[in-house]
Amino acid sequence: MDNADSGEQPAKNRVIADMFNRMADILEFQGEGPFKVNAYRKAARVIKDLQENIESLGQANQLKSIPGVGAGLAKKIDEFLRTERMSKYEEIVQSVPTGLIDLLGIHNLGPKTLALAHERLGIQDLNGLKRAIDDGRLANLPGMGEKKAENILKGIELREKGAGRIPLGQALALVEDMIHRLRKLPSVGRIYPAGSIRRMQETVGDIDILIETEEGETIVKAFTSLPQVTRVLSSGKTKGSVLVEGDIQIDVRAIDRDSYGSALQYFTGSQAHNIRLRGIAKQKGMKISEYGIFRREEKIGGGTEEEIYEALGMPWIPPELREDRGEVEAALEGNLPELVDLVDINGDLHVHTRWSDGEATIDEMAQKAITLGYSFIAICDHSRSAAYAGGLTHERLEEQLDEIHALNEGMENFRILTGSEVDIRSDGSLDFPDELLSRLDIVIAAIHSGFKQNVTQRLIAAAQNPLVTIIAHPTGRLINQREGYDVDLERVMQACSDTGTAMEINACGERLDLNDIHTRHAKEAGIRLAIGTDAHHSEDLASMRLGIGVARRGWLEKKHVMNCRTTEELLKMKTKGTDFKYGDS
DNA sequence: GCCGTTTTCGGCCCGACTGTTTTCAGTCG
Repeated sequence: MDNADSGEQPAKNRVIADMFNRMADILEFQGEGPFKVNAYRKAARVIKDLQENIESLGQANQLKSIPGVGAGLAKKIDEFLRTERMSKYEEIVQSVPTGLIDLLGIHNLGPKTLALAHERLGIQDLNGLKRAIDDGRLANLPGMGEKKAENILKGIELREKGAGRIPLGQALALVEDMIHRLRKLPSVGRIYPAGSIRRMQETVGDIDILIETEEGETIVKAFTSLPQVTRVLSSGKTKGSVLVEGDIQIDVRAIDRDSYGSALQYFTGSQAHNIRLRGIAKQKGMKISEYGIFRREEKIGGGTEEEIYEALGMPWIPPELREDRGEVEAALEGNLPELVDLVDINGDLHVHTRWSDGEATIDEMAQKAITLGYSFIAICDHSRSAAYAGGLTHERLEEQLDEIHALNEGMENFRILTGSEVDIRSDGSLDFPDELLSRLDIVIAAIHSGFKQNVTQRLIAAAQNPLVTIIAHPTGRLINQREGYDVDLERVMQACSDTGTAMEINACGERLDLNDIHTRHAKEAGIRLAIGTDAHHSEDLASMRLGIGVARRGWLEKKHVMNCRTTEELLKMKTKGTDFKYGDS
């Protein structure tokens, strides 16, 4: 199950979404029509993305207000919320062998083929499938053949290798290197990554690069011959597909000038967003494809993305919003947010140095920040409980403060803010006394141990401390590595909202915590957000752009983000609750 | 199964590619 995209939602939302997805898979396998199957999938997606706890909606009799949930699904959800069971789900799941439906995730093996293999050959699970490929029985089925069986085998191998989604930061580095090389080729015009990478999704499956060119075949050939390529999957006139180190797939598409915008729009997705746009186009008697937007047979746009959106009567929608999470409605109503941008960022609110487990000096971090155009940086080394990270003792922190004050003496138009990433101990108390914390510019409270011990209460206690500015990485998850803390995030958000405590978007590539959906939820709860790279090296300051990606996917504007304030405004915010509202500045 | 300033019934995004076929089904993005 791929939950990496959204992190931990309210538990029941996720459970119900998973159940509906499972039901969709089984119904599809059983030959149910595509529209019913899609209805289940759509409802699952919307419920997974939902801001509210579905239990609250159920209690308020509001289930049918969820887009994609009608009378039928509402009844099933309601049954589950009341009884912890869903009779239709149980009925459907019991009608197929356990293990069979999991095979649907295999590339090149769809529901029709799986049904055929199950009925004719009695395939029940992965081992049975492998045997049927080995001894040729699968290839002998009607409509099958050697090639198809071989492709399914390749799909199995890929899955067993665990070639999964890679973190956004890694994908960005890879794609930028690629684009840098491809740009040097002759007859290359516009060149952009599309797909989830352009939407700044936290993990990326395969990478799409779109090149505007009249020389498709030459470009594709040059691409598939690059030194990084470990295997060429396909190479044609308009599309080349390769694997690079780590079995990461990169596709290049050569596009005509007149279709570049529609191709970029199409391949950027998301699929759900595109389906919405096509539905609207259809209502207006138009048609959208990767080649353009058409009224009857006449092409009315496609050179740029703006032409597509304009033809549909809406402004261009930033890629980070294209998830069908309300952006189409907002665009039609003229209510799109003015998203925060990297150029709005005045500084970094969470960095480490050699004083604890970082690798650079305070001055090196500051100098790097200055080259990024920042006007401040907050030094937040670990506190003493984080012994594994060389956490500072009371005395060491005092010494560090002296060094920062001295460095600030020599700075013009730049301020090194004093701070600490202070541990929240297992009893909910902080690692430094209030007297010391009160002398810092920024106090970030964080949990680094006891992930299952009263986490919710401890985070709430930290938020209630008037000296705590920011709650660091509030869920504690590590992408593809570790589930988050055992935490009731809704209650923590309530506490942050009540006390004027900010929540962090930790921009470190393996965290991105809060994630996009939590971020949007926090914004709507009136909570201020702080982006911190958690940098341990001066190079790490660059991951601010990942944090900006999360912020934009969370619909944040400049006013929601502490990093967009001036140094003076930030220092005033030390006293919580006084200038808390977004409007003030 | 959902949904409605073209519909309470009849729609529901669109095209490419592959491999199997001899006109098309299945899968993918």
